[in-house]
Amino acid sequence: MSTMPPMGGDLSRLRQLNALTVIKTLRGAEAATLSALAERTGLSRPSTKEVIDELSAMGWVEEVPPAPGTMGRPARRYRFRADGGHLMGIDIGAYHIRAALADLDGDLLAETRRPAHPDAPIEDRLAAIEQAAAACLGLGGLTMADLWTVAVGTTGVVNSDGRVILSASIPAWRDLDLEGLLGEMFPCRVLVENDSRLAALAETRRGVARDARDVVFLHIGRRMGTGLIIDGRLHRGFGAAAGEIVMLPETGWREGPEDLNNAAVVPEGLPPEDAAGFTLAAARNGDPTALEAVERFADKLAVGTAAAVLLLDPEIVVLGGGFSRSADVLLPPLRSRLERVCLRMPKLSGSTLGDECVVLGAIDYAIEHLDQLFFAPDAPALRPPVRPATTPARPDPA
Amino acid sequence: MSTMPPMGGDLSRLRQLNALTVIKTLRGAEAATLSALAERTGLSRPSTKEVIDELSAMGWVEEVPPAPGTMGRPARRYRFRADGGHLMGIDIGAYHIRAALADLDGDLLAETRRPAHPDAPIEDRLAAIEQAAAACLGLGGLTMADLWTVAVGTTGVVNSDGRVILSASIPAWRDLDLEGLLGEMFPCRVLVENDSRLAALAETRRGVARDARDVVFLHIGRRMGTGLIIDGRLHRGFGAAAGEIVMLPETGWREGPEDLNNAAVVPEGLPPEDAAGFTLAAARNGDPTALEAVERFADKLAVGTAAAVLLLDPEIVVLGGGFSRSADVLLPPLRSRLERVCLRMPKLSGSTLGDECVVLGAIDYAIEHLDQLFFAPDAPALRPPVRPATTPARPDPA
DNA sequence: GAGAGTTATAGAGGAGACCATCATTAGTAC
DNA sequence: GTACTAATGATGGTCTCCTCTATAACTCTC
Repeated sequence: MSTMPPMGGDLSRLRQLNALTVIKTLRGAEAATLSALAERTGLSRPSTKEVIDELSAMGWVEEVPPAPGTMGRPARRYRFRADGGHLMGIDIGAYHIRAALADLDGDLLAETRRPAHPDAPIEDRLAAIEQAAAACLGLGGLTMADLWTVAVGTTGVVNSDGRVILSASIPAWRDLDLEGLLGEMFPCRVLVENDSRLAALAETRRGVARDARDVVFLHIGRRMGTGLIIDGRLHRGFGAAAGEIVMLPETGWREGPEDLNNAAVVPEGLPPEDAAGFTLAAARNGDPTALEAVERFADKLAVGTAAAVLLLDPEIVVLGGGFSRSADVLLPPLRSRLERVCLRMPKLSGSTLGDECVVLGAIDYAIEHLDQLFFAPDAPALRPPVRPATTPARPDPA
Repeated sequence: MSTMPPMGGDLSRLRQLNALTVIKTLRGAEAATLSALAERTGLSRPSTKEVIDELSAMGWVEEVPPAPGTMGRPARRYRFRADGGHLMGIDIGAYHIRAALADLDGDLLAETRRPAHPDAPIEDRLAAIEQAAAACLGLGGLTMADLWTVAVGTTGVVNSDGRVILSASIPAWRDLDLEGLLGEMFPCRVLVENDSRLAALAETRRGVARDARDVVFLHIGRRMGTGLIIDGRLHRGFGAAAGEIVMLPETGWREGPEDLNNAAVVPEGLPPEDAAGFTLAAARNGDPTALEAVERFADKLAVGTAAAVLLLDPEIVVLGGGFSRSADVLLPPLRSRLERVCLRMPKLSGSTLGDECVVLGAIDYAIEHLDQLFFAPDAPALRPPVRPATTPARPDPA
């Protein structure tokens, strides 16, 4: 109860709140007429008009041609200018870099990939990131100067300052000030987050868990991780270390993937990154050895999942990550195990966003950040759409 | 994004918001002068005055004599009328019923206890509840009609409708519409919640976890349970089944207390409810057998706790429940185990509220409910302080 | 193709809520 | 008893919202 967010205030504050309501109503939805807006916001028509005029003058809103073929005088239509700003999401994996460019609605404008190697030195990975970002901007016909925010998802434990503490799959990613390094690459605010958390966000914003308030996202693949959405918000925890149930020995999650990688069905020369996929495919075809491996894996998977479900009682559990392509194989054994211990069974689904999960989540994360900056009820004042200043004033690197 | 809470609106809406800010500023704090209020709310003096007059007329606020001994003209002082309404918290345990009466500030006016027996039939327990409540009202010089809300904490799994699904320690508490039954006893809204959750709330509102945003509360005693505070709010989960990590076999929490109850040090004739306390006391005095039992118990305790800590990364873990009187014995072994697996160690403390934890939490829960009803930004309008109508219109029982 | 019907726009007048300012009042300090 | 201090109470101005009415633009029907 230290300092409250002053909800009320001035007359101008009322106008600000109303402008915010109008913007929020306009976002996501397609172009809307004045009357529709007035009804949805609860404001009177004249007031709505005045607010819209103000927003148009600022550049947040633009008029679009009226819809033809309607009775009566055609209504002017307005829509949120999603192209007022741009943001980028980047997924830094062990074997790939992925970048995507989006507008303020979160709609993708361009997307690029670069291969990577887990053991590549830091400089190489950073160079690949820069290339992917530049290519992506090129595809979208934009430059660095157009970027408002860059959100980055990466493997590993990321603390609240955007520092990567350690990463099991990228050895070089260890006690690394990634946010600082990327802050020198991009002329805007850079946010760094754990990739599982961003994937969880994407699934709740536009994936299979859309509109769920409590979501447990399981990243299952070469490494295991979880992302939690609680009460509709990404849960980071006090030290931004939430979701690291992998560390609990009793779950067996650290060795878990080995059950699939080292299954007897896997042929000799197969590259290690394809081993688990092979086992899962074999299990789908009924191979008994593969099925046994899957059962062993599911045993472990179920322990950590049950812990999360029993603690949080989520509406839905989403299976994501590389192995989620085989969700059809994994879900039934997981479900039967959970049913044995869970008080209330949550919904259980495979990810629908697949490989794009993390970039999309990064974009959603960037949008959330910008929303907070511009459109939160406790934001300073409604500014015209210009790129927000980067928080840490950074002099030219010598 | 279905329907938004319209944050802005009318001029009267602005007044409502400002009145709410003033009330929130006044709550908790002692009597304040107009200038102090104006400064803290950000409103001008004249406006603050007008709001205060309105609130006084409604009965939410009252004037108190000015503070003497001050320079200049003495300022009029106002305070929130905590005695405008009353609420009751009830703790239904296996061996006891506890009731407490409080004002709108959550300050206790009276408190009573009644013994109970785990195997008592439902009617007996309900009768004991009624007695405890009546006695409590008598002590406070109030009647049923003065009660605005009654919040009840009970052992067992409680669903969102206030129905007790099952309780390990009260066999008769099984598929029981407790909220409905108590709704016939009290002429006001009755809320039923799991007792561990309420204890967690009390510790966050007025206990050792005050002001922490993410809290894991461990109820350790004859039965085990957890209560989670996430982002400052009580986490219930989609089906109100959150916190039931006891159900996970890998934690060993169900059998956990037996380690202490059946320790070899416990003398023959000791009543079973005192056994664990004896073992813990013996361990404090260095008895090796008792210490070994404590270690075994801590092994189990640590598994479930680590699961919660790794998943949620709370700021603090609070040990409550019957065994928490021996927190000094339990904390060190628990801490050393957690340090082995946790990425970031949370603070670790014993409960400071002790036996009163659940009643206090119930009162805090009731206050939260009333705040939502009266003082939330999206509440319908600022009403004068009268008891809110009971939601389910209930005819006289025939 | 003109008139009726429909729906949106534009503008004026009024009410409510906030703020700034100033003279007044009720105490303390010397 | 006078000077100083700090809060009170009242006045006028500004801003934002609402209601209401006249006007404009387009479709449908005859």
